[in-house]
Amino acid sequence: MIDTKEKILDTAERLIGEQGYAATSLRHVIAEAGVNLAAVHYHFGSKEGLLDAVVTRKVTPVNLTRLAWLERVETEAGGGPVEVEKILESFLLPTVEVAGRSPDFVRLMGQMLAEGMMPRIVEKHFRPTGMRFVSALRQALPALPEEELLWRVHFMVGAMAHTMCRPPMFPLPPEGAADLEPRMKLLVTFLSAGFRAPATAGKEER
Amino acid sequence: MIDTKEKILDTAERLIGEQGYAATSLRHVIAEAGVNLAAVHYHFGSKEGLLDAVVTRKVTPVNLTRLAWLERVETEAGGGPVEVEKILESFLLPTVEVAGRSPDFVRLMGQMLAEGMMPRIVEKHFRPTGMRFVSALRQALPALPEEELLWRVHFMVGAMAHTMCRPPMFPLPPEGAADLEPRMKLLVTFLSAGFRAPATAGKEER
DNA sequence: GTCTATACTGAGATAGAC
DNA sequence: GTCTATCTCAGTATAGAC
Repeated sequence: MIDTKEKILDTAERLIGEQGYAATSLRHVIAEAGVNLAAVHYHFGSKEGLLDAVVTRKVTPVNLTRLAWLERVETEAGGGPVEVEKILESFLLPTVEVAGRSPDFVRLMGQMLAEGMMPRIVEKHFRPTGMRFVSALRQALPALPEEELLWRVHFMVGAMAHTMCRPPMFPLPPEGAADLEPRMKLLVTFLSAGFRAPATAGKEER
Repeated sequence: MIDTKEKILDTAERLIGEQGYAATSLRHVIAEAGVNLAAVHYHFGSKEGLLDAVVTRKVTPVNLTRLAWLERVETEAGGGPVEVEKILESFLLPTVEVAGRSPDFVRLMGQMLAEGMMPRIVEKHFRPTGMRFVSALRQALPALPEEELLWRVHFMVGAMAHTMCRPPMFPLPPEGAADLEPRMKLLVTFLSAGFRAPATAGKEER
């Protein structure tokens, strides 16, 4: 079969999304895909290589959407400062479109960030786009010390990852947990206020 | 040896803190502790049971400190509303004391929350204390709809977990990444502003 | 270049002797 | 309570068929 590779990718994406990376064995993947175990290592080198391929296929369009969205709001601002909300929406809401098609993959993206899982893969797919958004936030919040800005980005990543992949710990009305979009909008509200908070006092004397 | 159990616990706590739970094999633990593999299963039932025991030993005092601190600030407020900052400090800063003694364990606590790792263990150790803090926040923010409050707590947990266990993704001055305390103070600033943000508009028509 | 069959190492778990 | 031996299943590596 010519598309052994595609079958492995499709099956792996589904199973990893459903069960998580660690809990998904290659043997389970190959059984459902109807291929041989060694084919995985031939095409992807290792289990981690397979994950990388799965992620690349899906996360690339998300990042492109993020950047396009950011450029649009920057253009609309006409060279002036861009609202923090707009920047965060550009970063957070593109995942929502993907969620409609493959909710499992959103969980996988969240997992990759939340778990220390494959730091190299996360760096590769997240850092370049992330740096671009850091620049935008730096311009939007010129009064905030650089170090505190970077920590706030770190906090944002944590909150986002957790929101994308973990069920809420406290009981919520059944409709509340269903869709990603309303959740992400609450997150934008929350994070925007956090980013706009005055710098923490007494930081310098550390 | 009578304290086989203690030796296993001490060694497991150290190794899991250093390397993470998944990366730490029982065989590595028993080799360093100088005990037999079956002893682990005799005393703790499973690898997960061992983790539970490790966590219980350390997280219980942290939660007690959290609750004591919260009660103190509530008393100081004399029945009136407690400031959001004070509530968040009561929740976040007790981990700092632990970090001074065993920084590895702070990373482990963060990992437990960040990774879907052992949801039962997380629930057991986190929910009861968490519920108490949700009540305090509900009183401090009476105008905020219940559902949005609970999501904000979810965001907080994500940001906190990520902050406790992940190295910053963007380059920071070397002193910046060292201590937990200044990081947690920045986090309190950020989260307090997020919690005090007005409710997201247009939520109801969902 | 692609893929199959098979073997290797190390993981967690368990039964039963002592 | 403790230890030996063993079981199952994971990811990985390689030899060779096509």
